[in-house]
Formats: sequence, C-alpha cells, structure tokens
Amino acid sequence: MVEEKHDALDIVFHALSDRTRRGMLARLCDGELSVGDLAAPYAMSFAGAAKHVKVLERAGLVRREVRGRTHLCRLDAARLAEAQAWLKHYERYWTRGLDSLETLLRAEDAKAAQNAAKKSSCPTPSRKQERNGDV
Amino acid sequence: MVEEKHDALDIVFHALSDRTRRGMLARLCDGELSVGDLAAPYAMSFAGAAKHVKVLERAGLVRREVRGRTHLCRLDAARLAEAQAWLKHYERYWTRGLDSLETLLRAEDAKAAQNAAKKSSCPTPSRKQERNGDV
DNA sequence: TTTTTCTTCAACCATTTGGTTTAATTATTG
DNA sequence: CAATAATTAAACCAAATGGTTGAAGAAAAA
Repeated sequence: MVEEKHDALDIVFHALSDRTRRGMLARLCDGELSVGDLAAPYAMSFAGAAKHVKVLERAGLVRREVRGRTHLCRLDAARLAEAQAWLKHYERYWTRGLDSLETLLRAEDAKAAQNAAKKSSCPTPSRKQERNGDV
Repeated sequence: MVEEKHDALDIVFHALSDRTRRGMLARLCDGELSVGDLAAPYAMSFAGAAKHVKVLERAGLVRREVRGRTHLCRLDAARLAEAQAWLKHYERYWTRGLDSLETLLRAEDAKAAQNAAKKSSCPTPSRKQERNGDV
C-alpha cells in the first residue's frame, strides 16, 4: 500500500530530460568523478548542481561511494538499458520510415552512379553519417 | 537570440517520463486514434488527458489531423529514434556488464547441459525472454 | 434550428522542479 | 587544536507540471 505514483521508467526518463544531467552522465563515461568535479563546469551554484547529481542517483543512473570527505560518483548504465528496451519496442515504427528513406536515397545513389558511370565507377557511395551533436 | 532553454531531447524525454503518455503512445501503435479514444481508458478528466496529448504533440511524438469535429492522432516515431540514438552512446557501458552476465548464464547452461546429457540432448536452450510488462 | 458530440480554452489549485542562499556536517590539513 | 575543503541540509522562490472545473466553439445529427 505504498501508493507508488512513479515507476522506474518515469524516474529514469525524467532524469534524462535535463541537459545538465545528460552532460553529467556523459562526463561520467570517462570514469569516476566527485560531486565537485561534476558540478564544476556549470554556471549554477554548487548546491544546485549537487541536486542534479542526487536526481541521477535516485534514478539509479549513478552510484555514489563516499570516500573520506569526497563523494565519488560513477555511471550505472543498467537503467539506461531499461529505457532503451522500452524504446526498442517502437523501432519498427521508425525503421519503416527510415527504410523507405533509405530506398529513396539508394535510388538517388543508383541514378547518380548511372550518370557518373560514363566517367568512373564508385562501388560504395558510403552514405553513413553518424552525426550526433552529443549531450 | 531566442534563449532556448530546452532542446528537443529535453522535451522528448520529458514527454516519455509519464506513464499515461507512454500508454498513449503504445495504443497509437495500432493505428490512428481520436483524442477522445486516447483519453477514454484513463480515470482522469477528458481535459486532463487532452493535455497529455498536447504534451506528446509538442514533443513531436504524435501528429494531429483535424477531420471534422474529431482530431485524429498518429504516432510519429522519428523523435523516439533520436532519443534512442542518444541512449545508444551508452550501450557499451551496459553491454560490458551484460556480457559478463551472459558468460555466467552460458556457463550455467553448459553445466546443466552436461548434467542433462545423460538423458537427452537439447540443442538450443533458448534463453530468450523478451518479457517486458510494456508501457 | 436545436441538440448533441468532440474538442479546446481559461482559470484555478497543489505539488514538483530547478534554482538560490545560508548554515551545518564531516574529513583533511596546518 | 584551528582552519580549510567537500558536501549535505534547510529554507525559500519562481516557474512548470498534472490535475480539476466550467465555459465556449465547431461540426454532425435530430
């Protein structure tokens, strides 16, 4: 009878819905950081940033190890896996679209290849982008 | 100089951080639904549910087509793809863990197979779960 | 036209969020 | 010991969130 209003996914997605917190997670990829280290890059007050760390912690995305007077934080990606598992259900609803886009691009490539064939051959046009912008 | 405080990812993750909205997205997988249809299953007021639809719409997760007096909504998964692309960056931080888990389970399976070998052979133990609980 | 249906809009309320500042806590260092 | 460093805790604030109710609009049906 604990009247749970938010399930784990609510809390994880909420934690991810803030650019500051996503930035913290990104920096934790390179290894453990203290709360102070995590807070340093941001313009806000230390206490403000520490609150963000706490949100990440409550979402289970970071784990904290108190070591002397500093609190070391490290990424715990398990909950991210859960979030991605949820999203994966919807993969088919965008891959369909991407597939047709892919088809279109392939057709374009083929046409371009035909036109270019008079001059040279170009086996794999390599339409890979992987552009991301991060954080 | 528009002073954008929230980027697209903020808004998408926030939209996903509510069970009601995730439920709506799930139901939209089966096809278009009116706002009324979307609202029906929930205990809250119609206007309350309609607000959730609007949040999804502003996040770019649903698109609305006004048709007569009913507003048809349909899933637009492109933004979900962006969210998953972000999560994909972290895949390596949980697959490492899952790999060792996998190794452990494989070892268990192998042992079980050895024990069972005296009675019968079982080619693919099929440790696939895909359990999800959805929404 | 009148009524009903589907929907938005506006006002309101309680709670949460993201931020601040100041004070308190805890561990290290001089 | 006293001083400093790393952090939390508490009180506060403005804005956003998630919900309500009641009214209004526009399209369809009577």
